[in-house]
Amino acid sequence: MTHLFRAARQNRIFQDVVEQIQEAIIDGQLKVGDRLPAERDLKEMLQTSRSTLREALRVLEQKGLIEIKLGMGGGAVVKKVTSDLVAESLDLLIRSNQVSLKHIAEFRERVEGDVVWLATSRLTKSDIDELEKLLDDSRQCLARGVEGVPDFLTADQHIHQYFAKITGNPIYISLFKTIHNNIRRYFDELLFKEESEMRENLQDLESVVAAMKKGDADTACKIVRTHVRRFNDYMEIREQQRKAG
Amino acid sequence: MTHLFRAARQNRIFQDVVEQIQEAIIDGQLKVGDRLPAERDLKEMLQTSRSTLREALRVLEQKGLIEIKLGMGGGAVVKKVTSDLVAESLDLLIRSNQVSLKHIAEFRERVEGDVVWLATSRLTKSDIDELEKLLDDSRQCLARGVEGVPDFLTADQHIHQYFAKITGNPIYISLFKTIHNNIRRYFDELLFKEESEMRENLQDLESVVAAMKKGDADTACKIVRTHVRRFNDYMEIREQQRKAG
DNA sequence: TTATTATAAATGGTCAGACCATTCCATCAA
DNA sequence: TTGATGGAATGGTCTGACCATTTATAATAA
Repeated sequence: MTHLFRAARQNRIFQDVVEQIQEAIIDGQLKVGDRLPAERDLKEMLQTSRSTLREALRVLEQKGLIEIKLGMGGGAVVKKVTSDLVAESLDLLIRSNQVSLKHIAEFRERVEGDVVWLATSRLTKSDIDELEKLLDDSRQCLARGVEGVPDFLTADQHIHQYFAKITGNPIYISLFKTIHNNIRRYFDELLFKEESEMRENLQDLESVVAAMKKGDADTACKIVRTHVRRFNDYMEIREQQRKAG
Repeated sequence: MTHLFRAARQNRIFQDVVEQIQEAIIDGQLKVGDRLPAERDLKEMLQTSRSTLREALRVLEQKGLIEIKLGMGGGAVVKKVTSDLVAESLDLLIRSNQVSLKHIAEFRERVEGDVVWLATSRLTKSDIDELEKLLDDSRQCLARGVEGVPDFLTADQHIHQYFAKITGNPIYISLFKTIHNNIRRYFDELLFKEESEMRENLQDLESVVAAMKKGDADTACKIVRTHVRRFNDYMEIREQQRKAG
């Protein structure tokens, strides 16, 4: 019954407005794409002032529930809830040093294994085709040498996120999206200074896909964990080198 | 370089205000506990109006960066960034994004295992004491029979969340906080209609803690996964019964 | 007719100034 | 000493105005 995050302060009218609109969205009374009435109309319905209403709209906007456009025909439109806000808040945590690279690395090491384990039993023919295609993209980036590193990292990210997609579980999907978007900056800084590392990375992923195709979930899980751990170690070493000078 | 989440709209003054204050906080120019100037002073410094400033403060508040208190001696105080916002946004995702009980259950089954596996190697003496205390709470609820079910569920939730706390990894901590708060409503509806189920649940947790105390991470992981799976199965059966009539 | 350009209207963004509600604290009285 | 009271600081709300952007429409020129 603990209504998570609900400030107990009832003296703030804009909070009530936020809650009313949020509930309407979550309950489905307001659907994605629906347009809220204009501020001057909405304030009448809610019997409040425009400033108070606007403070509520700012909160809803920040929550990612609505998007506000300017000009005639503009206004507040109900947005599809995405993992963007999760990613943004994680980003805040990381930047204020509450979550370290080490925490993410540790989490990835376990969860990436879980994901390929699950994905293995749900692999379809078209998934295999897509994975092969993504692996091929990686190979082409690798062939371009150091110059191809940024694209290689992107391809790598796509493969990992595709693993999550195969599970069909939106929790894994949004989690991976968040994690990989936040970890990318470290990759850019710390990873793949040598071509051999890229090659090693690609070989790992090829082995994982091969094991998945054979239906060997445990092996796929094991390889991917080792894979993640190895690159976590690389990053840690590089980070220490950087700190040392 | 993709400056994640930054809206490209420069025509909104309150956005600039948000960014200025946020940067000051993240850069450490404003530290946790610092108090921002009063709105009437701050608006002068920023050369803006009070309404615009207040919209910015709403955003910062929603981001979890500041906390605002009423009355004399009140005002905006820089807050320690916590994982609450991650949990809240995840909560929004779950509540709006057609994340089903099945998705949560599947996720739990793997991740709860990961957590106790990690926790085992980090278990301290005081953690053991706390776990024993929590187990004891559960036993007392169990002794009260069906009447004690709500408290039993709460105690169960505390134990699981304490596992996450032991890992010391804020990702697991906020994840568990979110998951357990969201799953609780299903528990209330679907679980523990018979005392034997409560007893079974408690025995599982006692076995897990015992394995953790022995340092046997793999066994603890295995038991907890089985434990989660069993109760997922219970819930699924109950849900189908309910649908059937 | 067609393309371009002005005009008007709708809508969000900003502003100034007032008043209310809450909180803290100093003062005063019992 | 203790309790009550009132004043001051501060956030919360309201009103009404004006600005900036966008779209639709009408007027005008080719």
